[in-house]
This record gives sequence, structure tokens and C-alpha cells, in this order.
Amino acid sequence: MTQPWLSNIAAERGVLDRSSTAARVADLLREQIITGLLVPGTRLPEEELGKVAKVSRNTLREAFRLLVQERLLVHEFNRGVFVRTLTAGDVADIYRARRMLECEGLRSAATASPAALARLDAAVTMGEEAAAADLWPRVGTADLRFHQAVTGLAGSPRLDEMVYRLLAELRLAFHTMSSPRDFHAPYLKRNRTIVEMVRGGDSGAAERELLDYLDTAETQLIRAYEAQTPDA
Amino acid sequence: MTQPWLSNIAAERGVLDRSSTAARVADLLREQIITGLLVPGTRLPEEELGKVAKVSRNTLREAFRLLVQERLLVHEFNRGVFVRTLTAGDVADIYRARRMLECEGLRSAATASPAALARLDAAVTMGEEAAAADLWPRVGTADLRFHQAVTGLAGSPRLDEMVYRLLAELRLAFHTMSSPRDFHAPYLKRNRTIVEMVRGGDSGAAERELLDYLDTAETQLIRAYEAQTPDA
DNA sequence: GGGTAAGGATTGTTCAACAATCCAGCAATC
DNA sequence: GATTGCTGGATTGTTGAACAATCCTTACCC
Repeated sequence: MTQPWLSNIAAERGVLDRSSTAARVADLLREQIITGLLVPGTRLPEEELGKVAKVSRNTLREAFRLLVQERLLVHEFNRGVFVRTLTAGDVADIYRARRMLECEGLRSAATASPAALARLDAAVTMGEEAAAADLWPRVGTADLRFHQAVTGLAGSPRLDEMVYRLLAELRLAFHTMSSPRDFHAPYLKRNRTIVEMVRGGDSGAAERELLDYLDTAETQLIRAYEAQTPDA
Repeated sequence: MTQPWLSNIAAERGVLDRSSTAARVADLLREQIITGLLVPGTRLPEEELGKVAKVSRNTLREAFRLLVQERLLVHEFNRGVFVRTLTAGDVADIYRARRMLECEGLRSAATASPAALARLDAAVTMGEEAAAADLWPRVGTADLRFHQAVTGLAGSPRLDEMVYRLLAELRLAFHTMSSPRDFHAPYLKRNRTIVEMVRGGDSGAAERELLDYLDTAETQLIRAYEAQTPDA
């Protein structure tokens, strides 16, 4: 391990062989969920799903467990697994946690690694280019990646994982928004603003901007959410 | 649902019927891990373990998944599951996340529910009584419960879960401490101090105290940790 | 109408088997 | 002598079928 590039190999090694069938089935299901084709509340019967996915019930159950861990599915004992349905309270709780995590990231922006800053910039650029090309779902992913990069400024693997899970969870609520374009468009500019504030060293201003940003996004989302699910 | 105690029953209902064999096997393994009998790095062979636990390989694998999610085990594809070994970097990262979460709890102490405050008090009292009775492992659990209660002041289920997982993870490192008594004893008083500051409404002082508290605990733990695992 | 019992459908769990992969040990080569 | 290549045994990954336990619906009875 004296050569520097050997440690690079060692670090990236994990992604090479990781390919269990259960993980691949989980990928398929995740895709269906985050694109909104699998509606929250839907029950996923083991036998039927196993047949169409051409995997045994056991491995399918293992895939379920992976997605339950990501909070995309819920597992009720002796009743089966369902696509998670978020309550308005869940959305509020997620935004509360996001505020804490992302602000923590901005506060440690001064000591952030160049790679982390580059990821921040790349995410914003990706969003702008996707908007120019009219690829609005891609704008959505870029936005999520931006917020992950904000938290990533802290350089903490655990904080990264936390925000990753929160954002994955949020996708369950995004589909209640009528148009992804109207939802994501206003935030493109604000993301760029935040990046420039961070680059300029004014993390206090960036934090204020981000908090206001999250507030409006939260109320917008919750309003659309409660309109769709009367009461609850 | 007009009776108040009915909602209590409804809230606690989930734990009644939740009794899959996999969960119970996971409980057994967790016990062995947090008491330190199962040393980090140990490999858990499926066939052998399934025989002694008298469960099939499939359900054992399900138990493994549960503990992998709790970060007590790690799962390497085609190689098996191992008891997680924390690096000094892991410990530092855990404390970083704890600082963020627990301070967030203290900051919302003013708006915390009476039940959350009661839990805080109960945890400290439990620790003091356990110390008086010379039950030091119990002091340890009381301490963990205290920190969970601190975060619980925020009243956020997700923050609660995050800190729960972090503290569970941390137990993997506790066994490197030679004596649980020497490690936990000094913190009994500081816990009480923090509770009184919170009760008095001075959450700023409580936060400063807690941060100092966590700093010393972290350095103490990491020092003992690096002494035991030379290099790494 | 409301409670109840039977029935079917689905999940929980086990078992046995085979394929895929890893790993330690040994042979071959330079 | 160290590295490479191979081989056999052990362990994990995955499958399919079977049975028990549980839930849900339907029909029945009072």
C-alpha cells in the first residue's frame, strides 16, 4: 500500500462486485416508485410480483427489506408490504431534519474539501442545463443532488446518508405536485445564488437564503399535499 | 377515541404483535454484541448459527438484514456477515452527528412537550439510582437513554431514529474502555446539571455544557480506542 | 343490523437442493 | 524464492415447494 493509487483502488473496490439479484430487483421497484408509477398505498403481493420479476419469493422478500430500510416501503406483519404514504406531518418532519442537516453543511463550508465544493457546483450546472434542454425530471434529480452536495460540505458520511434517505423519502410526496416544472423552476436561480454566497465565503447569508428557500418549498409542498389528501 | 387511555393503547399497539422469529433472533444477536461477547470482526456463519438458534438459514438471513440496518453487522457479498468494527474515524463522525442532533434538541427545549421533559428527568434519575446500587452496566444504558431524551426534546421522530442508531453503533466501541465505571461515573453529575439548566430555561448554557461534555467523552473514547487498535 | 364462523388467500417459516463464489493450499513457472 | 495458475472444499446466493399461521371476505345466524 505504498503506492498512492493502490489506496484509490481499495477505496472504490466496493462498487465492483456489488450485484445481488435482490439489489437489482430493489432497483427496479425503486424506479417505479420514484417515477410515480407505483402509487403510495399500493400493496405488493409476493407471489404475483415474484412471478413477473422471475425471482423466488425469498429473494423478493429480501428486496423488500432493502426498500423498507430506505423507507420507501412499509412492512406490516402478516399483511404484506405497501408503498409508503407520507402524511403532511411526515413532510414537515423531513423538512425539519433537512434544515438541520443542510445548515450544518453550510456552516462547515469554510473547511470543505475542493471535491465537495465541485460537487455543489456540478449539481447546479446540471440543473441549469437540464432546464435549458427542457428535461424537467432531470432538473428534479439535479435539485436533489444539489441539496445532498450542500450537506456533503460537512464531509461526514453519516450526515450524507441521513440526507440521502430523507430526500429519497421526499420523492414519495413529489408526485402530488401537478407539474414538476412549476415546482422546480423557481429554485434553479436560488441554488446558483447559494453557491455564489458559499464561494464568496458568506456562509451566514447562504444559510439564511437556504432556510427561506426550504420554508417556501415546504409550505408549497404541504399545501398541495393536503389539498390532495383531504383530512387524514 | 374519546378516552385518553385509548390513544395510549393505540400508540403502544405496534409492539404487541410484532414478533417475527427473525426479530427475536436479531434481539439475541444484538444482546451478544452490545454486551461485548461477540467481538467486532467476528464472522457469523449461516449454517452453524442457524443450527444453534434453531432457525432456518432464510430467517437467519432476515435477522442479519435487521442488524445490518442498525449498523451492528456488515454484509460482504458472497463472503458473509461480520460484526462491525468501528474505526477511530467512525467514532469521530458519530460524535459529530451527535453534537448536531443533541444540540438541536436542547435548542427546542422551550417548546418541548412535558412528556419529553419527563423522559429526560427519568433517565438521569435512573442513572443515579443505578450508580447508588452499583449496577454500572445499567448506568450505561441510563446514560444512552439520557442522550436520546435530549434529542427527543425536538419532538421529531426522524431525529429520534437517527440518534438511536448512532448510539447503538457507539456501543461497538464502548467495550474498548477498560472499566465502564470509570467511563460513565463522571457524567452522572453533568447530566443532572444539564437537566437543571434546561428546567431553568437556560438552554444556551445547557448547550455549552453538553458540547464540552461530548468533547471530553469523545477524546477519552478515541484515546482508549487508538491505544487498543494500533494504527489501522 | 351486528356478531360470528367457515373458507380462501396471503404471508411466515422451514427444508433441501443446486449454482456461484470465495479461499486456502499446492503445483508450476520464471 | 516469489509470483502466477489451478484445484478442491467450504460458504454463500438463489430457487422451488411445502406447511403453518394469520388475515380478510363472505355468508350465515340470531
